[in-house]
Amino acid sequence: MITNSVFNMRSRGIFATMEPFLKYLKNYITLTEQEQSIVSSKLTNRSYLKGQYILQSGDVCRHQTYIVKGSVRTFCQDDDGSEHVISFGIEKWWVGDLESFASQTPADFNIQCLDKTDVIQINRMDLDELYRQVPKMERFFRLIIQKAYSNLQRRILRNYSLSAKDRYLLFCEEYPEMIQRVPQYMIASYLGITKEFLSTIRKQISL
Amino acid sequence: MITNSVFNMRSRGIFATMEPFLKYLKNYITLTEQEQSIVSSKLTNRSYLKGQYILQSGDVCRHQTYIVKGSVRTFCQDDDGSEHVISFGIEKWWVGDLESFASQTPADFNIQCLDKTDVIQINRMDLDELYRQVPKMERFFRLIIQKAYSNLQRRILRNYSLSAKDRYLLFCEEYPEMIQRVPQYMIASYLGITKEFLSTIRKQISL
DNA sequence: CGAAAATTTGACATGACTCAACTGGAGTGG
DNA sequence: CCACTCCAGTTGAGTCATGTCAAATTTTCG
Repeated sequence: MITNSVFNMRSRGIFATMEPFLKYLKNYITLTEQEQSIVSSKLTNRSYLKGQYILQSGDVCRHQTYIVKGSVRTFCQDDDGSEHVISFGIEKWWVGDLESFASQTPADFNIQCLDKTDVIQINRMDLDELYRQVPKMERFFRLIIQKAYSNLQRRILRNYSLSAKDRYLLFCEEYPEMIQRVPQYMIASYLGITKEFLSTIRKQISL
Repeated sequence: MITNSVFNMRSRGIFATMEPFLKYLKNYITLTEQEQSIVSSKLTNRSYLKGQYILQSGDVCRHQTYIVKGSVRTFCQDDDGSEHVISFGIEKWWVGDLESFASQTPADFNIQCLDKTDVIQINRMDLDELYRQVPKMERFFRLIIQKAYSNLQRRILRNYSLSAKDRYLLFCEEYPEMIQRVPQYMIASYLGITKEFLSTIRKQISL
């Protein structure tokens, strides 16, 4: 399996990054050797540079993407051009516009890499095929989404019950890595406040 | 199949409400006759009165609940006792505290019936067994949760990008039935605003 | 009918936004 | 190495959306 270039490399099958992925799968389901190799055969490796887009709104979301290394943000744009960060993604997270992927209609969301990011991807056809060949994968994705759903619910709740300051403090606790890696204005957007207001909050905290 | 009482009736197996449920299942997966009867055998019918709780926070969420008729709200309480409505549920929706159900730990959420509500339920053990006997059900629940997840995401987005007034107008459009059935203060809570402010919004609109 | 619950109203407070100006790096090029 | 620009972050003044609290009113329902 040979790739042309460090940048934008793309390859299929068993690969250096596949090992840890299969190990991660074991947290959810148990696969036979054969099933593992079917899974591997459907997955694709890819690297993105900082700033590159995994998905742009208007395009159809062709892959579900598992982040091996790096980080991304999912965001969308209002009619007036303002951006809203919906979520961040880091190692061991899945990203993608589920609705667009399921219905193969244009996506509302953008997914952009914040660092050089290595991912594993699967496209719609291969995933459908994978579900057929390895039904346990239905369970795997059910479990993943279930977890993501619970997280989202908790987040909505917090938006309602906590002040911007408390939300920021919680964010710092939960994603300490992010504080380093992500520009502040994106964090503000994720928290649902303006960059200016986040700035004053930070000042308050440090005093 | 005989039930003791109209209130709090509980029964198992094929039942008047089971037919429409199986029809609803067909929107997502195709089952053989035999599989259908296995599914039916795991499900339980139940009715709740207005005000009754399907789940109380602190208890373990023992069932996933499909609403045949009626409506519910899912909410939780802050330390200071204030309530936050996380979601409403009506006909053809599933409700339950997924996290509590999955891990069989105490729930954070309360689920309360807003009307007399007829439901179909399945408990954890039966669902595990059902997944084993009818693996297609994994797919079914994956699809359901996927949809719910997309909805939640859209909701978060709206909370960030829309004013309280616009959120209310959208709510009226999307859930016209709710406006009739649900007390205003719960809608306010769902929208993340106070009941007083919702009241002034409504006044504005009607002018 | 009467009591409790839900809604409305108004005065006032405040959290968060807007806008515009300023600061301070991190390139970039001469 | 300096001057320049560009981008992120900070600051402050003024404003607006929304919250708080308390009282008045309406609706619901036993």
